[in-house]
Amino acid sequence: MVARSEQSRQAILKATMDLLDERNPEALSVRKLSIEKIAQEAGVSKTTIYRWWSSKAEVVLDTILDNHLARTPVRTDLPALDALREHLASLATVYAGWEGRLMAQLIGECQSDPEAMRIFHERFFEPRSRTAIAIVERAVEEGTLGSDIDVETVTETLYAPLYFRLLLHIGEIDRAFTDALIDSALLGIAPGSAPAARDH
Amino acid sequence: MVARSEQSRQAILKATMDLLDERNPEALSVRKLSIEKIAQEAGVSKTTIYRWWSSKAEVVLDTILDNHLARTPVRTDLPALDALREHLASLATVYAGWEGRLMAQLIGECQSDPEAMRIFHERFFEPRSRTAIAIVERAVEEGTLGSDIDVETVTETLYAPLYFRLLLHIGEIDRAFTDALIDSALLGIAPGSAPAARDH
Amino acid sequence: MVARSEQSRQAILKATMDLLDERNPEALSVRKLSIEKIAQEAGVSKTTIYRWWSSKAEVVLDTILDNHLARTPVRTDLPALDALREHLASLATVYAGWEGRLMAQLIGECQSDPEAMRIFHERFFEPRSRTAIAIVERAVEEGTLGSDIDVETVTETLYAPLYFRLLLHIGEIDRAFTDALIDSALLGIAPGSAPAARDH
Amino acid sequence: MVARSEQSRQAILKATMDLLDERNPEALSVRKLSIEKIAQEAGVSKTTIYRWWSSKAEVVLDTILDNHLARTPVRTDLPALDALREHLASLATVYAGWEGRLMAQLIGECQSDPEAMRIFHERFFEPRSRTAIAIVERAVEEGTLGSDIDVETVTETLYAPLYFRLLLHIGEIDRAFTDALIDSALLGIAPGSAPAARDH
DNA sequence: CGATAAACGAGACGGTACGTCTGGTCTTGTG
DNA sequence: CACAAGACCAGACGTACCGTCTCGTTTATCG
Repeated sequence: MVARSEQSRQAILKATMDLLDERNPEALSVRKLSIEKIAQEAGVSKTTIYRWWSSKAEVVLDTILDNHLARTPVRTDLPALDALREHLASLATVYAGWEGRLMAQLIGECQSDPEAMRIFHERFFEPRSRTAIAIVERAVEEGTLGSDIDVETVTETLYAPLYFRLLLHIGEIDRAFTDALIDSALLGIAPGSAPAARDH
Repeated sequence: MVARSEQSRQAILKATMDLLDERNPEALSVRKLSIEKIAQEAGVSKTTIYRWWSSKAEVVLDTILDNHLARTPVRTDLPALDALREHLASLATVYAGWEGRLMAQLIGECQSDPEAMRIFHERFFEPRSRTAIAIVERAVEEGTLGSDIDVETVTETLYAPLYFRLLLHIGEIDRAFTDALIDSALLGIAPGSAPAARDH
Repeated sequence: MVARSEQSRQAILKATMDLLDERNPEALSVRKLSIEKIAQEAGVSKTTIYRWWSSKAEVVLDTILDNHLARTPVRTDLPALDALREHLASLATVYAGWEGRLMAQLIGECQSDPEAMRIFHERFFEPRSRTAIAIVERAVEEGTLGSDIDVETVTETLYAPLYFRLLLHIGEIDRAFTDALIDSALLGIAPGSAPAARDH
Repeated sequence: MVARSEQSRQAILKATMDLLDERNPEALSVRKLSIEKIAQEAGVSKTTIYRWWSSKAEVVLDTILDNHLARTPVRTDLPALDALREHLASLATVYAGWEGRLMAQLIGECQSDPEAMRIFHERFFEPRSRTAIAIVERAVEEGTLGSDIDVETVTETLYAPLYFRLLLHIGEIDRAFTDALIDSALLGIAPGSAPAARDH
């Protein structure tokens, strides 16, 4: 009879983001964030949070994902290979900062919370994956990638190193890195494959 | 003056492994594992655990890593490219089972525990990384990989998809997958980098 | 908004009393009593105890005092000197048993817990002291005690030996003792203050 | 074969006193004092303390009592009633300060440690009690106290209020108080007993 | 327009685990 | 062989959150 309070929902998401935002001097890790603190910060009762989300991880998912997807769009106004390059670069830019650390922590939390992992897939991985595969397919159609490649494996191979660095805390995450990934993949690593591919 | 009790140390590591081992019907996730339970299972006091480890994550690191490294050795009796292929395949085999889930949870925990991440690097990532880079270098020397490749990037590119699948819970982790990774990398993805370019 | 659970309160006080009651074969001293055990025995969480009491001593105070005051009332239906005699005798009776040992332990605990001592004064000593002084005043009014005595000092002098025996674990605590106290005080100890001086 | 180290014994007693002495800014209550801290302060191992004493209370007893008895001697160069008055006054002086608080805490500890209480009796209460009774007996012999008094009860009555104030944290502990005790006891409290006794 | 039912804040509750502290015992050299 | 050093088991401490559960108290339709 009484509709869900949009005001509470917003307050909860905002409180969560504020508590996680590293620009806030008292920011918390996802681990140290608690439903109790969110409720307090949002001026909302715990009951209200539990009514609409079933765990901390899900609140964090809701808080982070829409924002993240909006910030790393795929461009449709460019040739596919360039769009791919731009997309990887934009991901690198975002992941290099505090949102990257957040995403890493979120994926970390999902490792021991199957329901959160399910939502992560549904809300993040699957749409993103479809989008990425679509660009690679378009690049094949445009003739800038070989027609005999296994699109899904190649897509995975291009994005994986980004998440590898993000989750294993190695090296830089920047455009130089993502560009190198694409270039390296284009050439292949077999001896002699380079020169041939290179001149055209 | 009084030496550390090796007996206690072993009991703690064994208890931790038993509590995490999914073949045990009452197994726990890394998240639900607690210092308290380890102490109880090991017949040891909490003090003794805290004396030698500073967090649950570090106990788990100690428990898992040595065992894992021992189970996924790099073969030196094979040509480098074959050794690489075998190593990726052995990783896939291990990561496909409960030890993979454990490793994923462990990396997950490290996301919000910088000290644990530091130890993970020191104990796992860096030795492993050096070993992997060494095989790739050997393959270059043996002439089975191109001499102009960026060894470090290529190595990362070969291993990353394995961890991507492990941590994002996508697809199968098996030899078919790791073999495909190597084959795909060898060929490259540019149009025309196909068989013709490869042979001679 | 949610009222305190009277049920929990009662369960905690009862559990405390049960654990301290020497008729219980596994009874504990106040020292060995712990919040943890009370919580367990009462089927209540530690949080609930800490929510309403700030230390073990305060729980014990709450448990003992009301009961004790109820068991050693001052009679108003007797002449004041007789009421005083009866009150001392009833204290002796109670203090001779396990409740006496409890009271002694409680006072013992308060020696190193100023807040508990403050509560002991507020809840026990001050009301009791006022009551006792009032009887002595009434006895003066009734003419059974001298009109020139210092009421407060005399009251203290009459009750002190009871606590002396209780706390220093000396001698018997019984009616013979308390009657002797009153008789001795009545007579005085100066030579010649004997019967001759008293009558007329 | 190796004799008890008198040096260790002294170091332990001194450390205990230092840790309890309120003139030391970091002084501890008897409760917060621990064998561990004494060992540390004395530069001695816990084992050594446990070898010679069986609890914290006993160490404290050893530390305090000799000193205390030496500081509150009974004078033999005065008429007994004056010696009694002086003794009570000297006790009041000592008990008014930090040694009083210590003694109170010590007696408090003994409430839940029968062995400590036994030692307290043996080392403190019994000798002290015999001494006190002896003065009162001497006063009777000298004719300054009535010959018909019950010496033990009277002695107890005179000293009890001091300990009452000490242990219940009431009122002042000073010479005015102890003098009032003796005067009040001398006169008695029965109506009319005062005038008769007073003039002679 | 007043009834009513959901959503809400507040927060008490039984729990689990935390990381710290002490107590008292046991072990291993050293002098 | 007394001792120091200190590791060890045991278990209580007080705190933080968990997720559940009343409680009134809004508040927004719907009869």
